[in-house]
This record gives sequence, C-alpha cells and structure tokens, in this order.
Amino acid sequence: MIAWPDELFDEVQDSLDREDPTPLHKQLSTRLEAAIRSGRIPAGSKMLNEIALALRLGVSRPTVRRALQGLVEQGLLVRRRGAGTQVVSGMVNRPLELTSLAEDLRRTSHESGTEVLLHAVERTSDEIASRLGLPRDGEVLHLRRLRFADGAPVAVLENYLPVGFAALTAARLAETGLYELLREEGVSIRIANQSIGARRATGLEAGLLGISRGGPLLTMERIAFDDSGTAVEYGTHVYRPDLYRFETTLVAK
Amino acid sequence: MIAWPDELFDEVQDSLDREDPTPLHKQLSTRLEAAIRSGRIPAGSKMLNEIALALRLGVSRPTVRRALQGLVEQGLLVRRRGAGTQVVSGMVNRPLELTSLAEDLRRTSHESGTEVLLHAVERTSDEIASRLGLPRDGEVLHLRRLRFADGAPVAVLENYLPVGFAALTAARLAETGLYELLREEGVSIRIANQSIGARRATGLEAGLLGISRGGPLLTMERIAFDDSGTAVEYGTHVYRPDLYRFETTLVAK
DNA sequence: CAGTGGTCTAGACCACCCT
DNA sequence: GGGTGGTCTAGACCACTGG
Repeated sequence: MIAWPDELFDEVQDSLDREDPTPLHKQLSTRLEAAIRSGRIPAGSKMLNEIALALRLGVSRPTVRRALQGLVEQGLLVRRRGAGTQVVSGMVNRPLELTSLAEDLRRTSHESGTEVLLHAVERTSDEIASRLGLPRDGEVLHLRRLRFADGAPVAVLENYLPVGFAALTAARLAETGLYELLREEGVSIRIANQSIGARRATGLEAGLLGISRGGPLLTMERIAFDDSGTAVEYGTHVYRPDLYRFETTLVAK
Repeated sequence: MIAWPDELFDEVQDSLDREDPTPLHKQLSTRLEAAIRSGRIPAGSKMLNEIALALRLGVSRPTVRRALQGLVEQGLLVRRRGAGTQVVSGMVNRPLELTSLAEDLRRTSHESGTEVLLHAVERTSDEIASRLGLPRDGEVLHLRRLRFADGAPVAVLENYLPVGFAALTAARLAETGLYELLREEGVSIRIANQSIGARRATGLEAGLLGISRGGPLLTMERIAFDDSGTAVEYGTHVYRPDLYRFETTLVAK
C-alpha cells in the first residue's frame, strides 16, 4: 500500500485553528481535500484508520469521521467496513450544486459575461402565479439575460421573481450572479427543485445563441425556495448543448 | 404553529426495533418520512426540538439529529439555529440517485419494458478502452437496449462492460435493470460520474424512438466505478425529451 | 483472528433567533 | 434571556473484512 508523506500530519494538525469559527471538521476536510487533489495524498493510497488519525491530529474520532464523510460524499474517498479507507483515482468532480451559472463558470476558470436583455415588472401570468404561489393579479419582476463564456453566447436565462427586489438593477446583474445578489439582499435560498430536459430552439433563442433554428437545446427549469418555504424565484434556462453540460458525481448509499 | 398528532410519538417509538439490524436513525427517518409524505405530519408544522424529541422517542440526541439530517437532505425539513425545525410544503422529490432507469420508472408507477437489441462481445475500441481503463486489444460486452414506458419507446441505452459478466443474458436484461443484475452478481457500484447534455437524433435513434431525424435528444453519459475504483460500466443513453426529464432537489449548504 | 468502519450513547459548550 | 440547532468530546459495542 502506498503511504502518506509523514510531515503532512503535522502540517495539517498545525493548520487547524480552534479559534476560527469555521467548524473543525470542515477545516480538516478542506485540508485533506486539497492534499488529495494536489496529489500529495496519492490516488489509490490507503488512509490511516480513524482512531489513529484522530490521535495523530489531536481531534476526536467523531470529528475525523465527519470530515471523512464529507470527502466520501464528494467521491474522493471510498470506505469499507473492516477493510479501510482508500483514496479513489483522480476524477473530476463538479457536483450539481445550488449555485448560479456565474459561479459555475468562474470556478472552471472561464471568462464569463452577462448581458441583461430584459428587466421589467410585468403582470403575473397564470403559470408564473401558480409556480411561485403568488396572487393572480399581482406583478413580477421578469429578467432575461444572455450569458457568455469566453466570448461565446452559452445560455439564455429567463427568471421571474416577486416584486420588491429593487436592488436587482440591470447594472448589478451584468456583473454578479442572481443568487449572489439575492444573498446580499439577505434572501438565503434553501431548497430548489430542478428539472433538466431538451427541446428545439425557437427562432429567438437560435438567434441569441448563434445556432440554427430548431436545433437542440439543453433546458433547465428551477423553482427556488426560501428558509420559510416561500418561492423566491422561478427560472427557465436554455443552454447551447455543444458548450454546456451538467456534470454530476453520484455516490451509492 | 401547527401541532403533531400526539399518538404519533408512541406509534413511532413502539415501531423502533433495536433487534433489527437496520440502524436506528434509519428506522426513525423512514417513519418520519412516511408520516410527512402521507400528511400526518402537516406541511409547515414545527417539529419538537431535538432534546425533547429524543426524550420522547427514547433515543439519544445524536441519533435524532442523524435521522433529521437525512430528511433535510431530501428537502423535507428546514432547520434554522435558534428558530427550530419545520416541515416544508409538499413538493415532489426525485433525487438524481444511483439507480437504473428501470427502478426510476417503476418508482413512478409506470409500466416499464425493455427490448434487448444487441448483446455481443466486441473488440475494445480505443475510446471505450480509455474510458474503462482496459487494455486496447481486449474485448468488451456491448449492450443496446430499447426502454419502453407505458408502451412508448423512451430511451436507447448503450452500455459497455468488461467481459466476464456471462450472467447478463439478454433474457434477464429484458426483465431486470442492469444495475440490479450487477448487484446480484456481487458487483456493487460505488461512484459514478455522469454528464447530461443534448444533441440531434441520428437516423437510427429517430427510428427507434419514433421521433423525427435531427430532432432534439436528451443525453446522459456515465462511467460507474467499483469499490476498488475500477471502472465497471460505461454507458451512453439517449432519451425522448418529451417523455423523460431529470428531476433533482437541491439543498443549500 | 485482529483490525476496521458503523452505530449509539451521554454530556458539554457555543452561536444564533426570537420576543 | 430563554430556547434552538451546531459542534465537539469520550467511550462503548457491534458487523464486517481480511489474512
């Protein structure tokens, strides 16, 4: 079995900061993740067992377990009772998380840009009203944005929000993701239901994305909810399938 | 705040079986999930706090926490420090899990059927060899299946596996999902990387699925790995977008 | 058989929300 | 300020894997 570099233990232990408000298990898993992704902990190597690891790092076993559990859910570790914990072979890992496309693209180090095509308050249509759980005669904020990556148009993002988010100006939306702006406004999204599909491009979409009319589009529909369970956003997004895909890592159990 | 039916506590407590090998927290979360989905615990109602709940049910607080955590990850509960735990409003929830399409369809109570179009051992192509990490001159099992739901063709499933799965006969594949058969053979899949996209249908696909050539298709590509980190299966699936979508529930943090 | 991860318990302190 | 969930600890027993 491949071994770990020995000085790594001390480095990790020293870097843990009990004064830091971020949880110990989080600090630990972050450092281990970095060591795995950088290859310092080699792929396929066997980890120390939990008790030994806890002792070596000066934390309790439950804390170690919690840190390792996080890495298992990211698909970086595989654990088997009686056998031990192993680092899996290197594989890309971009979970389908609760982030805006802007954050996705930034993370994969693309240059992203946004053009706000529409920013208007409209009368609530029946469909939007039922999706957002709003009264039928009210008003909603309707956004349409064109998203670029490396200069090429990648996606058309259509969003509907309850009115009252005056802070969401077109200028700010051009620079920041929708979810990030909402977070700044104190709106924290907790749960979202999402549906991924495909369909033909309309003439408008084809023109915006620079593809042929009737060509295939990847679609994503999403309703996002608040802490309190009230719907905050409904979005229908379409993506150029040659430039965008949804990647997931699934872990059994 | 809406309250719980009082007798529910006793029912749940009585139904917990410490002799049962299934973990206590799992038993508990299963029962709570059923109570929530059936509406016995009303949507929007506030739960008892953890300590009280643990006392009432006769288990420790960590066990209660673990059970509740599972329900949070399924999007059934929302917890806020200092505020409490609430049941969210009713929303469908089909997470993007590690299951075969057969299990998906069965769960949503459709009649599913499978026709095995191809079941052959072929020379390993360069692409398949690199995906599965197999030697270039070896052989792979190549499967092509047509999946029906309610009598209509829904998907064309193309799969490549290392040879040696003789038990995967065409007859058995017509009745059971691939993953289920592999599980019966003692092959437990632990991690899978999955990519969802869209493209035009080829003539073959269009004919099989009963759509127009060049029409949009929803695509899914997947590599599945063993406990030991060795690739077990590579699949490229295409779906009729009017009959199939990928639904996910996302939970923040 | 020894070693490993999986589970459960008991108790403590803290950060945050609400009124 | 009282109550809530979030975190951390210490120790115990069990189920499974492997040689």
